[in-house]
Amino acid sequence: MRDRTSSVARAGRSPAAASLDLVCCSAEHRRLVVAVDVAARGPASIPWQALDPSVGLDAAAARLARERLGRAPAWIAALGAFGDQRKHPSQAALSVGYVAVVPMGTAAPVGMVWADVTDLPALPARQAAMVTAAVSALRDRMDLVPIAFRLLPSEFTLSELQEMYELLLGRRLHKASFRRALQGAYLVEPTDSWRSEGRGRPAQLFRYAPRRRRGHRRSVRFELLT
Amino acid sequence: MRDRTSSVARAGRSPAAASLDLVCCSAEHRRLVVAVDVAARGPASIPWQALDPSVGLDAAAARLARERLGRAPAWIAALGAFGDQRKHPSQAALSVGYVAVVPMGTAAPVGMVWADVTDLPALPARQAAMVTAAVSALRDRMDLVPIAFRLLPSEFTLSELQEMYELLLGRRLHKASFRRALQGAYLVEPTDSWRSEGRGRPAQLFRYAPRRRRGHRRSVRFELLT
DNA sequence: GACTTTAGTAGCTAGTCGATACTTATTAGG
DNA sequence: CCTAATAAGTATCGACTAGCTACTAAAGTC
Repeated sequence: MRDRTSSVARAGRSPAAASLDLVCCSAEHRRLVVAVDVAARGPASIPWQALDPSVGLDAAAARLARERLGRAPAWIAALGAFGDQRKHPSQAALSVGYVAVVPMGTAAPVGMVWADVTDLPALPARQAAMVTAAVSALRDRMDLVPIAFRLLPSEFTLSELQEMYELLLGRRLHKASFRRALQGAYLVEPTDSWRSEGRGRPAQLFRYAPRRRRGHRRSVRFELLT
Repeated sequence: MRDRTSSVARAGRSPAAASLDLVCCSAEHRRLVVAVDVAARGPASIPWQALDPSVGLDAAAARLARERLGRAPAWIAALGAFGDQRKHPSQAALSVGYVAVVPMGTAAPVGMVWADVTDLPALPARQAAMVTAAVSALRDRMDLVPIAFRLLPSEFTLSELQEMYELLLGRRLHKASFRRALQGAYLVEPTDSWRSEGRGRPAQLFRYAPRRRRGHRRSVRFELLT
C-alpha cells in the first residue's frame, strides 16, 4: 500500500515536502520514447511518488522503477533537483528526478503508454522539464555509459546498434567508420546466431561484452558552445 | 536577516524540509580548492541555507553564492539532489547542491578558507559527497563549458591556461598540441600586453573571446569505462 | 538467373596528435 | 659584455584516425 494515492491523499495532512519522479526511456520505431501514465483520472504524468525521507534516494528510485515498470530497469541514474517549474501533481515545492532505461520492445505497463519524446502529451511543467533533462542526459552520457546497449535486447545486430547510436546522436553515421571504432573499443563479441529479416544478407548477432582495454586517454577537446 | 541562523533556529519549529548547498571551487598553487566555512562553532562545512520553497532553485543558488562569496560567481550550475548520506548540518532529509566557480586569486570571504579538494577538512558526510560530485562535474563538463577560463582572471597567458587544463584533467598536456587545438577552436584573442615573470621570455596575454565556428561534429567515441 | 536489398570489407586521402627539435626573448652571473 | 639558464613559442615529421568511394557476400523477388 505504498503507492502514490496513499502517500499523498493520506487524509488532511499537508502534501509531502518533495516528490520522486521517474523518466523511463526506451526506443520504438526508431524513436526515443518515454513512459507516460495515462490511466489516472486527470492529465497525463510520468510515474512519481512522495519522497520518503527514511529511504535513500537511489534505493527509492530503483524501487519506484521496479514497481511501476514491473521489472528492474536496464540502467538508472540521478537527474537532479527540480523546483523552478511550479506545476507538479504532488503540489510539492521540490522534486527529485531520475532517468531509467529499458530495452526496446518492452511492453508498456498497464495504464501507461510509450510517448515519442518529440511529440509528448501535455505534462505538468516540472515533469516536462524532467523529460527534456533526461533526454539531454542520455545524449551527454552515451559515450561514457553503455546507454545504447541498454536500449537494445541482449543480442543485437551491428546495424541495430548503429541505428541506436544514430537515434541518440540525432544524425546519421558512417557504417565502416562506426564498425572500425567499435572494433577498436573491444565492446562486443559475436554470437553463433544470425538473423535474416526479409530481404538481404543475414546479420550476425552480437552481445555487449566489454573487455578491459589499455587506457587510451583522449586528447583535449575544445567543444565549447558559447 | 535571511541567513542560516534565522532560517533553521527559528524557534522550536521543525527543521526545514530541504537545504541548498554550495560547492564553490577555485584554484590556488596549482591545486583545486573549495570554499569551506570554518568560522561557525562546530565542525567545518560548506555554505548552505534552508531551502525557501517560494524562490526558484537557480535564483536561490545564485543569491546564496553572491551573499556568501561577496561577489557573483564566474559560473554556477546545478549538481543534483543529495539524500543518501544522512549527516547534514541542517538535519534536513534532502539537500540540493550547486557548484560555483570563482577566478583564482579571489580572496576567501571572512570566516572561510580555500581547502585543497584532495585534502579536505572533515565535512558532514552529505557535504563531502557534494564536493566529490562537484569536482567530477567540473571535470566532466570542462570541454563543453568554459570552466578553465572562469577559473582564470580575464587576461591570462597560454601557459596558465594549459596549467589550468592540466589541473582539471589531472595529467600533463603537450604544449604544441594544446596550442594547435586552441587555435583551431577560435576561443581566445591576444591582447597587447605581455607579462614577464622572472626568468624566461615574456608571455603574451590573451582573453577569452570565443568566435562562432562552423559546427564541426565530433565522431562517435566509445569511451565506455565498464 | 538477373535484380534488389542488406551485411560486411578494403583501400585511399585528408586531417589530427604527439614527439623532437628548433628559434626567440628575457634574467642571472661572471 | 658575453655566456648560461630559463621559459615562450614554432616547425616539421611520422603514426594514427575518420570519412569517403568502391567493392564483395548472401539472402529474397520476379
